[in-house]
Amino acid sequence: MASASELATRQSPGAAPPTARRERKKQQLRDALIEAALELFEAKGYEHTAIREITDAVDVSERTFFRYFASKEDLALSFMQDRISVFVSALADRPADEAPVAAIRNAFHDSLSGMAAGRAGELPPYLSMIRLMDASPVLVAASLRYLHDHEDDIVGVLARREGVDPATDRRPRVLAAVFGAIVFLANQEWIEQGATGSEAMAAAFDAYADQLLPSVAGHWIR
Amino acid sequence: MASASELATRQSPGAAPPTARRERKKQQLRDALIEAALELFEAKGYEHTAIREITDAVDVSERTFFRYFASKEDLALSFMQDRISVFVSALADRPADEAPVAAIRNAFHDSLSGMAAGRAGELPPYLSMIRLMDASPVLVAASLRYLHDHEDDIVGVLARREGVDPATDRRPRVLAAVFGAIVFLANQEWIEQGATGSEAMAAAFDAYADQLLPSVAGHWIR
DNA sequence: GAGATTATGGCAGTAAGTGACAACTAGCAA
DNA sequence: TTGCTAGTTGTCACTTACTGCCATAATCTC
Repeated sequence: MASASELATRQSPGAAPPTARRERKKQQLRDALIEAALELFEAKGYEHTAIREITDAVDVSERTFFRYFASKEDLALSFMQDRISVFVSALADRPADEAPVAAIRNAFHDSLSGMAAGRAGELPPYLSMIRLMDASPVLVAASLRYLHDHEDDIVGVLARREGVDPATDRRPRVLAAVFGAIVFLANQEWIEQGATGSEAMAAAFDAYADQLLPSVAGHWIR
Repeated sequence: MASASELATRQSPGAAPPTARRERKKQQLRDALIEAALELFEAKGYEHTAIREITDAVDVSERTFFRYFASKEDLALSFMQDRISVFVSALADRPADEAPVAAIRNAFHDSLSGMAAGRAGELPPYLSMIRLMDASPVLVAASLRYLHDHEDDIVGVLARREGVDPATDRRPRVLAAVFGAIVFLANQEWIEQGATGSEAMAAAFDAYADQLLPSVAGHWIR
């Protein structure tokens, strides 16, 4: 049950519109739900926002909400989903001669600036969501799991890039997991520093990624 | 709110009994709840076990359950809590001249065999719980968060061992996060391989830990 | 427009979790 | 023993997330 939010429409890139108006309406409703939810979350926090309030804002029944999202979490994590798939394709697009860690770092930057493109001073929704997680342990847990659920995608791309078999070679899996951990540390630091913008996020990520090798190599002093 | 399960008694080592019988009864009830829960979880799975069933087995009210555990999750994670604190003290006990990564690896082994000691063929409760998580995504998420919530303890010990300041030096934090990721990978592999025993867990952990440096260093081929 | 599909709403129900208050029980002192 | 105090438990009422079922209404196909 990797992705529970495929319940309703999800404009997957390259999917030709099968039946026009219906699909469009679903997409609109989905977007409206997300938008209303994000607004309410920002105003009163994730846990103190009832699904009822979200559906009231959009004027649909609560029951309908659950036809679009498997849970409240699922809605919140829809940003995460976009985020990860953007990252995965950015990783696949990095030049083949880059070493794994370098490719990951660059892909992270690529995907970040890709999401920030267009909006001048505004935070991309993904980053807004990260900020929300600060106050919601439930969301922290969910996002960790989400990251974890999609590690396989990253593993696949890494293995293909380097031409190794992920079934026998543990390195791609280790690197993907380590990457996830670093992203999480960066998120934390970014929040602590005021959740300013995607440049700050990139800087936090680099700061941790720089310490990766030094951390696992021998003693730290001397 | 790092640990929500301090709601009721928790035999913290070295705590002199303030009022004897009362404390004892609380501890007994707590243990009984955990035992009944674990049994039910094994039989019907975590999510298909209602709190009502647990409290019925022990013959207390549902309300009382929530005076001992903040949530169903909290009960399940009480094992995790023990696990982590055992590991943290094992880490603190490693000789000072061991390099950080070596100390972590050895401490993991120490803590594992410490928990397995006594029981011959039986799985220690901590490992039973890990096995349960396989079928319960909710528990996976919760345990990830739990691990994450207690990373600070590990960071503190690592920083003290090496004499660095965790507020400015990111290395202890990186290593703790990486360790968490490796533990998680090991858990997964251990489950996939049949969840046999603590030796198998130790082997899985080592297998991933061995790949740590190779994974983050340069290209993988040639 | 008829008829098959598909989306929505309403309703009833389960289960987790919380607050308030009353009833009980252990601890302790006179 | 008695009686007071403080801590523990049960009961009840309530909120919220989430699910199944069936009727209804909108959309698509022809």
